[in-house]
Amino acid sequence: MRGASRTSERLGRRFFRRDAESLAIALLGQVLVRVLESGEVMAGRIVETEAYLGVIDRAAHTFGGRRTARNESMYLDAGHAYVYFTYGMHYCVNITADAAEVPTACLIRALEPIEGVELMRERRGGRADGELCSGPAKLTQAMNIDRSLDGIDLVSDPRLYLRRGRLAGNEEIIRSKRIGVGYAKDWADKMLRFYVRGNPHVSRK
DNA sequence: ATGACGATTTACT
DNA sequence: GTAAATCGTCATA
Repeated sequence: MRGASRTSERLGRRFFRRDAESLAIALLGQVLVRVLESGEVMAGRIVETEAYLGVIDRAAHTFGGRRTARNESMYLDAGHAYVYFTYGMHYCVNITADAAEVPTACLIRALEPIEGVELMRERRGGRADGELCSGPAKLTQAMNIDRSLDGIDLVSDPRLYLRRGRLAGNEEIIRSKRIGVGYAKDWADKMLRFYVRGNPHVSRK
């Protein structure tokens, strides 16, 4: 099937092939879909993202061209998952931008749960709706995303992908400084975080 | 081999 | 508001 109108359109390579800042904005309103081994499905609308601009970006794991076993998937073509482990207990998921060998990506910081909400709640210890996916490590816990999904192709992998969605007409995108990158000196203040104004699932006011 | 440090969350004062 | 939890990763030696 090909064409613009389909009720459940999976996003293809062309959607991801742009710079990280543009992609971070374009991702707002798209739907992240997780399919478990059991066949159970969870999905959430992306309402908060951050752009990481690669070798020039002091806040990025690939600053200065650093390339290690951990961040290797940031060097993959646009539309792949970069999942990293941090603080000894949390996973965060990014989507690669640009092209192969250009290590830029967008961190998914918050989702508005729309499918499989009870499954998410189980994984999140029975917390209230607003606490299920309102943070980068909360959403990975809710959706059972860990390093086993690092490096997978979101264009073709059955376990994780993006479905076309959109922002409502009255929804507005706000730009701010990124969270938790105080160590990045001059790059700490860059306005590379984007979120839907007033959405209750955004990680912070 | 070692030590310092997180692209965070949660609980507590 | 402050602090603990908790360990893989990376730079340094």
